[in-house]
Amino acid sequence: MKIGYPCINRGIGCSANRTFRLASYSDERLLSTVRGNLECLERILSFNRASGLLFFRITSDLVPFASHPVCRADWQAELRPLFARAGELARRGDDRISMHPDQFVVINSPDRGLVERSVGELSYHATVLDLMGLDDTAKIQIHVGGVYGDREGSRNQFSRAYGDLPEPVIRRLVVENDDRRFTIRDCLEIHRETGIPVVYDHFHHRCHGNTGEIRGILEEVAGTWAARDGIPMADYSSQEPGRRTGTHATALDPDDFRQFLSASTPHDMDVMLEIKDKERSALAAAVIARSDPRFIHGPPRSPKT
DNA sequence: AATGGTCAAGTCAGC
DNA sequence: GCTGACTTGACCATT
Repeated sequence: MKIGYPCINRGIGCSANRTFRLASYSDERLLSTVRGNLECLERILSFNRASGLLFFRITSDLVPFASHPVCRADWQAELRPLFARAGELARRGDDRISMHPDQFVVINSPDRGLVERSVGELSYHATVLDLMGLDDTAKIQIHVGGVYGDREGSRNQFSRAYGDLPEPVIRRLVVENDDRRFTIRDCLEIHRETGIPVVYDHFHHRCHGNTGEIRGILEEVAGTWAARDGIPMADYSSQEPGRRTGTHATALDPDDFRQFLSASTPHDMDVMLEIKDKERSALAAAVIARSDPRFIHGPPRSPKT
């Protein structure tokens, strides 16, 4: 089990998702922004390694406007060595890397133009991971998409659209249950139709009113990951008290996290903590996970130097 | 230097 | 019909 956090490190003093306004786009601006973002990404990865956090989600904003028509800069060629260097850092540290495109990626949409733009965005994500030289365990996770008044039809549309995706995307794409539209059962059904691995999001599962046993579901989810896909990834968060259902907690709830770990034993997973204070909660969670030998699910890993 | 309106992109619930 | 939530506030024109 590796424990990680998404996109932003709040204590390190740099941001890997610096961007700028579309109106102020220039090739020079883009390249200098991405150089800065990659530099910060290296600092984050170094911090993570020193802290024992070996799972990290890279921000989708690493290359702003990457799939927008305004972007004409050849950032792949210009910055290839920098991507390779960041990737080398991740590989040396035995880091698990993921990405999570934002809500604008909807591959089951009835709007063909939107699907095309979504494929462009997914291809950009795959390019980043490819340039970093990461293997197929570095995943890109998305949600099923819109319901459009027809759950089953829209779920089937995801499976059809998945089959049409470019190979570099298919190698890395995984599907995750969301908090309101498609459940883990929907995702497992999509897996049966397509073979796509399924990410279990514990908090989203809870948002649908599920409070009980999760071992059976985790068993099924684990079966959707082939050896080349790596250890199953899971997202963890908890409800922020006093806010509407679905609002992520600002800080780790240690008791709830302990219960989650206990309920998931013996399934090994790499756990992404979607808590708003980021690395702080991830560090606290890692302490909890290490505190009880039952929670270190996988075979022990020798730290690489 | 501080601030507040606005920012590429979609869906849908809640008001 | 507008706003907020989603993996995440940050940019920048204006004062």
